[in-house]
Amino acid sequence: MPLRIATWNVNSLRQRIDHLARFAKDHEPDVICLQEIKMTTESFPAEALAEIGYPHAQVHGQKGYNGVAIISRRRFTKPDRRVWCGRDDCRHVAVNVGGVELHNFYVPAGGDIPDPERNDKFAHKLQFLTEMAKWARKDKLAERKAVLVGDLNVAPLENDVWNHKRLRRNVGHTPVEAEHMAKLWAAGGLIDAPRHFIPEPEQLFTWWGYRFPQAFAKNYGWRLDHVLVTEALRKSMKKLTIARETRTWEKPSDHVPVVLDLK
DNA sequence: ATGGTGGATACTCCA
Repeated sequence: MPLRIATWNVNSLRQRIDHLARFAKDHEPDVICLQEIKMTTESFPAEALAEIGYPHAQVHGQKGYNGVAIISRRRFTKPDRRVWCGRDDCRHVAVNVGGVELHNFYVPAGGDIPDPERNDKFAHKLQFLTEMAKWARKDKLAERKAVLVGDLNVAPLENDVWNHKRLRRNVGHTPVEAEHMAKLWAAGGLIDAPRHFIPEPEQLFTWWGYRFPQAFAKNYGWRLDHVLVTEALRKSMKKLTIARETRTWEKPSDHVPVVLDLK
């Protein structure tokens, strides 16, 4: 049975519920992994999401910041969540669905200064990525049919940003972050699904910032949102879509969905 | 070197 998985940082589910409905209608994912819902688990709009075809939800939310959820057309099992870096700040949720173990992450953005000595947020981000890699290795993720998605807040490859030379000292694209990402891939036996379909040097972006109003028009993008699969799923990957059109809708999220088809 | 915009919150933090 095919399984279509989407990941999307909606930057407030309350603000993006109509966009989510439109995206779901256009792309028909079986499962959607959401990040930055920015609401409590109690205020999650489960009924509205059931109405647009997603009656099953696993939510890990809090007031104001962060928050993740997995919504699904299909029933799932083994709902799970983990606390990372000793903080329960709602950055991970997992389920088993359609024969795969699905993990949804929101990695800390890391602040502005790419120095863990001067910037606690950057230290937190590196620690979070390190913990993910340790978990993937210890839990033997590589031996299972697993999919890891989410806003990992790292653009690891040269063509994952609009200008590598200019941005390699910027948080999100520094060599140390790329190394942490590579360690995660190795620890989990993970394949970079979008790059399986669209290898470098083609540019691949999922995020265009708000701060420069022309960012999308000029394609000043970054690839911060990831879909990773274990080796057992390599041959199951059928199609990869980056739903760029959502960034042109009125009052968009700064991130666009990434969609993977598994057979 | 700096500032730009958006979302949640409550006179400011985070991205």
